Amino acid sequence: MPTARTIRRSERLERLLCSNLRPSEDLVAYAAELKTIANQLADEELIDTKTRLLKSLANETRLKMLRLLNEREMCVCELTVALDLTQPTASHHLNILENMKLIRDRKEGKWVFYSVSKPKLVQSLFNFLEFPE
Amino acid sequence: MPTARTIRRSERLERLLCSNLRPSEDLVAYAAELKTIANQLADEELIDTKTRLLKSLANETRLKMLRLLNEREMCVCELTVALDLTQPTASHHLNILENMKLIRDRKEGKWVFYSVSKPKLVQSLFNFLEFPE
DNA sequence: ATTACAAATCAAAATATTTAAATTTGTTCT
DNA sequence: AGAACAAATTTAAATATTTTGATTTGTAAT
Repeated sequence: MPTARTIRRSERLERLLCSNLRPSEDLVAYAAELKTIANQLADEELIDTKTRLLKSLANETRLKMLRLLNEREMCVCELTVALDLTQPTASHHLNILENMKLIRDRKEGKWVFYSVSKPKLVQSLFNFLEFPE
Repeated sequence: MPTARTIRRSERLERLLCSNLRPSEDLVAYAAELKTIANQLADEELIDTKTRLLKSLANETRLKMLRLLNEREMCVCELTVALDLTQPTASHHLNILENMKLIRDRKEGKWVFYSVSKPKLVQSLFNFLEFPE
């Protein structure tokens, strides 16, 4: 059963087809076509993976951490000093990056050293970010 | 005046230096060095720009919109049908992408058509996202 | 000028993310 | 075993983002 908003959307799409801005076509067929394009371009699981990757990167602290760890491995206490963070905040962000497999950790006594685990992926990110405006 | 947490961080860093995990060095000098590395790698303004770009991309709906608009221009009502969105939700996300200059709009009568405004940047994003695990 | 209508904007609620104090875990000393 | 301590985890508060109903804006047709 179509909801009120589905109906509203269909009406709008129909009026678009009635204008000559789109090669006019059957409403139902055109709506189906639009959904098909969307599905072909973006399989739900892949979009979810990519969005989670981008979310893990879309934070100032985590971007700075990645840049630092791309230079050399550092332990949590070094990162807190370099970036002016409390220890739990540093751990929280490191955990997010590690969950996305962007960094890995190496334990040495009481210290935990983090480093970039996918240098090529990280380089690819930095290339994208350096892209000229 | 150093805060309690700054003191706590320094103490931890000092104990790291006392272990032999880092070439031992003066505490104050090492703390300054860490901050310098951080600053060199990430000028605040640039990091802010890049983080805002990543934030604008780190959303399922906006990623799908970019993929669709990368295929061809579409008006708001087409996007609402393709992605199953209400009209204000679609407008909201389009506004975020447009603010980051990732898309542009073209008005045609009552309709507003959106398209990718930086195809090379968008291609660079998709290349990064396609990066093999 | 009035009506119709696509899209933008506003306002408020729902949801998610970030932060840090307090506590716990696990390791290294003595 | 017990003390010291780096880092992880828990919890709660603060902040930011997302969503949608209601309203407004701007264009086109009558």
